[in-house]
Amino acid sequence: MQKPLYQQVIFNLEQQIKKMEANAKLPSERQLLAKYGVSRNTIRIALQNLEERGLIYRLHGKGTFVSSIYLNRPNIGGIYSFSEEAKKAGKKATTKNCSLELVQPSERIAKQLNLEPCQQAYRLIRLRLVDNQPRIYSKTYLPEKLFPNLHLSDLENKTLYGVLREKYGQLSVLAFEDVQAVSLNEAESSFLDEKVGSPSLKIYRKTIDDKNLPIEFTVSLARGDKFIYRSKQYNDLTK
Amino acid sequence: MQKPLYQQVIFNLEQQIKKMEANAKLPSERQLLAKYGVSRNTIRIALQNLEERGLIYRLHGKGTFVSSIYLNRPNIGGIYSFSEEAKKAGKKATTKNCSLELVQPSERIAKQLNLEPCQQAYRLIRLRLVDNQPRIYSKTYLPEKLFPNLHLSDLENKTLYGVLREKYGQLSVLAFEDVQAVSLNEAESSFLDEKVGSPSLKIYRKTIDDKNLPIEFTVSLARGDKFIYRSKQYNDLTK
DNA sequence: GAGTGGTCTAGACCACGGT
DNA sequence: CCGTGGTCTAGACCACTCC
Repeated sequence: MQKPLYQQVIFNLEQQIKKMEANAKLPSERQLLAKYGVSRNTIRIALQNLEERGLIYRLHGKGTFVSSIYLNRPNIGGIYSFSEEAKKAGKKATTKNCSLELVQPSERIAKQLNLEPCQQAYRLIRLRLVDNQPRIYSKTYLPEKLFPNLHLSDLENKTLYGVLREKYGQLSVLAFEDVQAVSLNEAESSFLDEKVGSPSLKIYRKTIDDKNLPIEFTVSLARGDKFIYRSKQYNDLTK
Repeated sequence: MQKPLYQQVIFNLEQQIKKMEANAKLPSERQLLAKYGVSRNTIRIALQNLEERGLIYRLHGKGTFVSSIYLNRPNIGGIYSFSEEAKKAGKKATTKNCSLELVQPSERIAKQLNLEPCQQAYRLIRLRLVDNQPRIYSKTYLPEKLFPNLHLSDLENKTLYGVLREKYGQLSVLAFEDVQAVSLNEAESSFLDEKVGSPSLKIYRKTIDDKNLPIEFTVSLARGDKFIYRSKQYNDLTK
């Protein structure tokens, strides 16, 4: 199956952009559609995607320009876009599903998932790699009552969210993420192939569904030197 | 001058959606284009806007539905929830404006702010404290051409964004924040009253206005043991 | 006036979900 | 099978910026 044209354009433009100077001018939309042999609409969909993600900015009557914030970064993107971002950077992102077990979660985890004291949860341990180097080590807790009969084999070549949606009809809408700076202890440093004491990001994520009920809680640890957490903040103009 | 058609559609649909039940189905795109007498492209631009803002979600082959969490994305995440969060915890948050100087920014900063080599910027150094303990040390760069005659006295008992809006009519719309884990060097550790080598969060923030032009760039350093960066992530239901 | 991005049309075919 | 959203085309005119 062929990827959509606009994604190919995004992929190609993104690589061009990375080689360019900040605030450099991109070819005009008409030049791009001639170059790629697609319609202007397709070009604009691609540019809009790049704009949303902060790689470019557009000025009416002037042109399209390279945004400065993405340059010179070891890795980019929040934790969700992890694999996509890596792919677009021409690197190979893989996810290793290390284990999936039914466990009795700690009180803290149980609270996050609205679990009664006796209820169990699946604990999924994953390692994300870029070009076979470990980047993120994560533990995900999923309430058993929501996802009965979950197996490691379900996750092969699929995203976790894809499985939750397709096998269980569960849609996640919103996630809260807390990010903290920590020093790696000995166990953690071995998972990430880093030195003990290295700074790293600890990311706590709680995902809720469309009824505001928690469906997942994840604690991730990401190498400080190779991972940057990125977010967009929409300002409230009334304040 | 008439507003664009897609904005009228957004406005109208938004009012309908607010009257609807959560997870209710909206008319299909073909029905909507007949109703509004516009092309499907225009309908899709409107729906995409509503989707981005979390009012609706779309499912391939099924339809478009009302999201149960109607959120207009206030800036509750990120570094700027700092003082509010502290207040809720019953603590006293203060901001100390240490200095405001007109400087020749480094090449890196100038790029972020789209400045020509000769153009200057104000550098505002601030320290955020909770119960008189330092938490965040930040350097904010503001283009002089946008904010002439800025003085430290302008900032007394006012937020920076309040001053930019009231004195200069400058509205910020969107900010990108990159968060990285680092170890404190000697100078940094003295500002934050912490040990050298302690893990801390380095936060790069770039704020842009409604024309996608940068109006502010800030580099902040926050104590890893006392500060948590919080953000909301809206999931893409199609993935 | 020439070139840019912004908006818009009226079609088309594809991929997916359910009957 | 049909209806849904997803992708795509080949045009058009408008609004803005700069010369």
